[in-house]
Amino acid sequence: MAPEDGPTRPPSVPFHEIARKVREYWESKGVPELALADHPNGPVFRFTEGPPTANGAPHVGHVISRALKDVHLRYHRQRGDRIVTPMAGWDCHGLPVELEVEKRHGLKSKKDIEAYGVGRFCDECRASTLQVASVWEEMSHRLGYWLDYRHAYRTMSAPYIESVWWSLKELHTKGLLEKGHYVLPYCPRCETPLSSHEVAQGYRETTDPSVTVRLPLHVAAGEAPAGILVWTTTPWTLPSNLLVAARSDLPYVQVRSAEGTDVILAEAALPRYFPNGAEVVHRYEGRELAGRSYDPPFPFAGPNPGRYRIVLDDMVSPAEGTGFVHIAPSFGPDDQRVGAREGVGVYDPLDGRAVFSSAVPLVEGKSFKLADPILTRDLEGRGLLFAQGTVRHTYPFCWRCGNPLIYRAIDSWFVRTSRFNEPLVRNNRTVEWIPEHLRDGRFGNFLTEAKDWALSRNRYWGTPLPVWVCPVGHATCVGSFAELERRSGHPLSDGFDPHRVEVDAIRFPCSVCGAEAKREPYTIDGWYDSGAAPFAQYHYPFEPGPFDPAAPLDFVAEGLDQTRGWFYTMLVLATGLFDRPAYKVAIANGLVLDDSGQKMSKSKGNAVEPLGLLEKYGGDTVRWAFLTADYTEPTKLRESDIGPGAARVLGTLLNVYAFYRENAAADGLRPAREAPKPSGLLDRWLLSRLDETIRDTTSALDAFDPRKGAGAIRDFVDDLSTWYLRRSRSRFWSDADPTDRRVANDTLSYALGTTARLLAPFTPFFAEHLHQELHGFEYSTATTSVHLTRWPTGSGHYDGPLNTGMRALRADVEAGRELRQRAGVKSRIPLETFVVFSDALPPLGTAGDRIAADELNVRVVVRLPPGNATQFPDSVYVVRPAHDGVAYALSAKPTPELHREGLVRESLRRLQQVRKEMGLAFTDRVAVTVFAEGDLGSALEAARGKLADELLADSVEFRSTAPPPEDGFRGWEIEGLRLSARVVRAPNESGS
RNA sequence: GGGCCCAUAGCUUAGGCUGGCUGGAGCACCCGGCUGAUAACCGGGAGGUCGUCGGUUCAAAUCCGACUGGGCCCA
Repeated sequence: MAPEDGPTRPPSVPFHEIARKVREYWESKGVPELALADHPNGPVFRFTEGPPTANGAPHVGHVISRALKDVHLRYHRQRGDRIVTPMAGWDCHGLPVELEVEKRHGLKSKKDIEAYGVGRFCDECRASTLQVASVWEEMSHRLGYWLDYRHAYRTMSAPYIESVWWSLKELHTKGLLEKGHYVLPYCPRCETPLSSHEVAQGYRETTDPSVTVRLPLHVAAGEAPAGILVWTTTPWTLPSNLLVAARSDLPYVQVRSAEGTDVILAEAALPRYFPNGAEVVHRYEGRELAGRSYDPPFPFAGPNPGRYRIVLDDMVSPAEGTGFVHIAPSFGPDDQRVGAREGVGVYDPLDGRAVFSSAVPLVEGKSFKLADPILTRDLEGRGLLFAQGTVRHTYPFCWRCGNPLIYRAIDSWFVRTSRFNEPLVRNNRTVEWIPEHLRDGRFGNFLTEAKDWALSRNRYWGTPLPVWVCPVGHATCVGSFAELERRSGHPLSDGFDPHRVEVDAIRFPCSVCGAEAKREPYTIDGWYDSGAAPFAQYHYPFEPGPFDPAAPLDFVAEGLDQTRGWFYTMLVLATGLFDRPAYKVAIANGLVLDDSGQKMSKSKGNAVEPLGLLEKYGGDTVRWAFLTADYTEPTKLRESDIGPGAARVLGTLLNVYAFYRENAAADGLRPAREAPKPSGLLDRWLLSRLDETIRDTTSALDAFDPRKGAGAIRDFVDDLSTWYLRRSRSRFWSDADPTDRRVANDTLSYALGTTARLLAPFTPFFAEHLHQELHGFEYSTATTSVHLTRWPTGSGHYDGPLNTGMRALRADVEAGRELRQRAGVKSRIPLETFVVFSDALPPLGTAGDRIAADELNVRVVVRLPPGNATQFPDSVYVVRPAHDGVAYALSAKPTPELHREGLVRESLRRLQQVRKEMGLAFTDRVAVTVFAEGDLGSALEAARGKLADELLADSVEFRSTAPPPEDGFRGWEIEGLRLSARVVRAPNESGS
């Protein structure tokens, strides 16, 4: 049982097959390589491929940004620019790759990895990054995204790493790379800190415990016992509590609780904790509470002067919690700040995996999350648990392994982004963002607030941080392999691999004190690697190219998520290193959603697999769909929408071409390379429209707006097919004027060829197909390609008034047809007069009016000044009153003579239908025998010559009696009169 | 809690910055025409409170504010 044809049935025009055929042609001729190397002396157009992580499969989101990149690269290549550089790239380092290898070998922790062997582990990581390229290459081929995969850069290669080292040393020299001990987002599973932009990718809604604890306040003798309430969603931080913060200007109340023990909390928190009201026994301003001591929730941190007292801080918000904030200086950025200010030290009883040490026997050996309930129960047992529940909130999770992060103070190296926020903002202002609002909106805001970039990772597979530190703490940053050799005094090994094992083994005398310096055992954030791509892919500055790799890229295009990712790190590095923006134009496309508007994800099972999509519809169709959608917004991927848009344009074009080819081939005419000299109105108009389309498409692509460009082409193709060709059809087969026939062929083929070049950036396969076909009705045996041609500049026939005039004429015709319909006279029956009442001159003179007359099948088109419409009475004319100052009138009835002509047309149409049903070619000759009654018969006999002519009949015979039905005759009735006719293939003899 | 973006016919959308006459188009649908004719072509029809409410104005899809819904980001 075959499934019904649904809305997603494959297109009847097989664009995917065209794509396959074209791809084979390209590959057999090496066209992509030729194109990528084109214009070695052209103006430089700077480009860098954003390196995908080398262990993930592409998803549909990658298709959209690659379609965008490709359309601009192809366009600029056709403009004669030298693309620097169309190199593919791979982001090879980092947690994603490590995780993959960990999974494969069942490694669960850093201890496992060390036991497995860091060198072996890194080798595995390297090997795993070499495996995914083929999927990406195949995707790119199916999409028509041309990159140089053979010379792809890899962030793990030695030259690349050396460039990264160079850049780190530059930053270090400028004082922008420093070590610090700060609270950072930290992944207990990966045992490493993360950067804020990594954290930004991992916020999720989650349920956490909500615990309110009563901490007994130290009271003077005779005072009623009272406790302060603190609220937390991380009970595991309570053993590390050292302070409680209150806000100086906030009103607090002491209320009597049921058990007779007073509790103190912010007045604003009362409704949350005492929804039924409570007896207030005392009021405080926050500042009155400052300095009071309390009993900590757990005793493990031990005494220390200044601990366990109330301090004041503005971070306390009346909007949530109790108005008292529990401070554990090692586990929150604000906590750290307050703790440092108050000089109470830190207390961190967790190991690298966030497992409690023996310092907290109650939960020794328990991971932080598992400690929550045990600690809570203990508090409850001691009567300190005031309230508990759960809370739903967003919380950060590791963007790669999915485990909850914690904030903790840790040693880390930082890029001091906060020291150059201003230059970042300034450089960003020069960037043309698409969509525009990102510049000062989301991205701009992010830059203004950019925090220091926590760069170091306590991991294995990454660019090693090239900083060596001696026991005294002097840091030496190494900026090249040569420098490393020089400092260590030993040559580097052959095929030196600048990764952990080999680099870690190198020691050298401290540049300051001469003591032995060891490398800081960190790798760096992989986002730094990719941010360095614009220069590191060239091994800059060790192998400077013939251009300045520090100059801004002409454009970048990636998904919106990369605003925090690659767009950001590129800008940080370009600004920090060169004080320049990293790119001139930044295009951010929205997410691709499924057809119900849901985010696609593998876990939901609604992710569309890009290879299959491209295979099924063909790269052109998918590109067209994405390029004509509003890709700056979240884009719904509805399969039923993919086909029609492209089919409309490409299908029409293919059919126009088929028509052209059929006629031209029959006539031995070849496609024109040059614009013909147009004489007739339609030819002049078509070339003018074509130039207009070239102009509009060019300015759209210059402005990086492919959507608008595609629209201009679409409109032209529509004009070409539904007006130019429709009006010109007979010229392609009529023998009346061979010169005109040639001009028509030349004009049409020139227009098709130019359209192929305009389409080349948008739909590279189809454009090539059309280009090849126009080469001589079959693919060239030589190596040619539309992608090796120059962008069209026009034939110089642009004529604005002509284009405007034709639009006006078509409006006239449209009005006339409306009147004809109202008159109830079929188009086949001629009418006498069509009148246009307008002040404007006949837009295109008599030639235009001839077109109108023919379209409307009227004898004469008359143009009169407005105001004369009353002279055209309803009885004789149908009248359309003025719209936009133009009124129309049309004869309401045919004259008897015109009526007879109409009957002939009616008959001819039926006879042509017979020809068609017989499967005759347009050139096959026939013999016709006709019987017709009354007026119809006399009309047809009078038109015998016309019948012979139009039907390509060698003979037209008339019978005076009705033929017997079995004699091969077909019969019709026209306006009540019988018509019978027999059409047979003419006895074939040559030369007639 | 803060910020950004989006909302026009069943679907895809033009117009919006710069307010102005009946808000255009394509697909799908209905009626009719046409066909040397394609996923055809031509005319007509139906389908819109331009997300909602309020404001500015002689006049608002357009400018302003609030709200609703959707998406994204930050904390």
